Amino acid sequence: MRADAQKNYSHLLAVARGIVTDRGTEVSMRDIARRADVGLATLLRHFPTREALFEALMRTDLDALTQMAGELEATAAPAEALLSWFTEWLAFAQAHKGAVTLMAEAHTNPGSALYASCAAVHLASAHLLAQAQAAGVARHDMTGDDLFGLMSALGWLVDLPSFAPRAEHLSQIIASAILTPGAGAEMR
Amino acid sequence: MRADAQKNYSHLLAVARGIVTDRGTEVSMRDIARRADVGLATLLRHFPTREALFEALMRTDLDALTQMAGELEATAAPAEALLSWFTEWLAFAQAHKGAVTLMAEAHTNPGSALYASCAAVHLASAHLLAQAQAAGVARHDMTGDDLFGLMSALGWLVDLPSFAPRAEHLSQIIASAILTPGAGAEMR
DNA sequence: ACCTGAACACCGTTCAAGT
DNA sequence: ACCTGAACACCGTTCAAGT
Repeated sequence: MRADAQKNYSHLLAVARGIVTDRGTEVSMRDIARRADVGLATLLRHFPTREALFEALMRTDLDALTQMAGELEATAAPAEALLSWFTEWLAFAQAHKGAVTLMAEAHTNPGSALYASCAAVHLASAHLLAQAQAAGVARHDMTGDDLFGLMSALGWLVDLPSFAPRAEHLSQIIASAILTPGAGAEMR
Repeated sequence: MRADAQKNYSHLLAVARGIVTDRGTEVSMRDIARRADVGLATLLRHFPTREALFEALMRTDLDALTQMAGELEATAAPAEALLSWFTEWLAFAQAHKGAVTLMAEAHTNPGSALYASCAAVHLASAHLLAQAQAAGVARHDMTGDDLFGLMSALGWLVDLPSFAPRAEHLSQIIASAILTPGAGAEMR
């Protein structure tokens, strides 16, 4: 990348981060370009779509999130790992309002800039679920898809200001539906 | 209302119903007006906002839904009433794609055309939950708000084509989190 | 009373022309 | 290589002018 392009790229990302933080996720691409003192076409040249921009904005946190899944899988007990994973996911969702909606729409669309991230989260979740199921602490009539769905639904919900305060509690309710009550005790 | 206005109103509603059914919930007001061979301003005179239009489109089904809650409360056992309520809600959500998102956004906004409907669903849900809690078949650490939240999250989720096939199953998972396992047995 | 075209201030997409 | 103004086809809002 040419030096001026590199500079534009970083500048746009920084401006976008700032403007999204204090004006929300719905800002128009035009506004971001305007704030960055750059033509709209320039912004779109670096980030051809809104998803591409958000993917770049969240990449660091997304990587940290999926890496955390691996650590939990390796170090924590299966049930605790799943619970902690819910907490991590929720923290991510609350740090990036609107991200869950974008991801839920992108997760079946391989052309989306967010597709790979969705797949990574999906895969990490499925692993943690499988581990919990193998240990007999999670219900067996559930797939990784179901888990990703419930996580998405929860993430969407806590984006609504009226439900944000109940986030932790709602998360526990859903988690309790997944984890079987008696640790190690099979349910049928 | 003048005769010509009444006729326009019915015509617009019919056209909107048709176009929403086969082109989805995201159609523009302009497209609806166009299809109805009417000026955009005329459409907006009858339905000043998109929410007002959808409220009119769903009014019949919404009334039927909340009425059903009353019947379930009166006739079914508390746990079964809550389960049936979930089923009814899900059927409504699937019959009106996009409705849940509109309702979730409207439910704290008294100015919204959908506010009253949200309040009715919320109230009906809270009654069924309270009844189940009094009978000792639903967890006590939950409010009507929580239930409405979980219902909204579920309704949003099954609007996504990839999750629609799992709707019934996902609904059961969430329901199982609310209903306590041993009927009549208190949990603490 | 009710309807409507037109002006308005937006939006994201595209591309020919500039450096 | 990279940038950008301008044209484009949209969107919902508003209102003066028509019937």
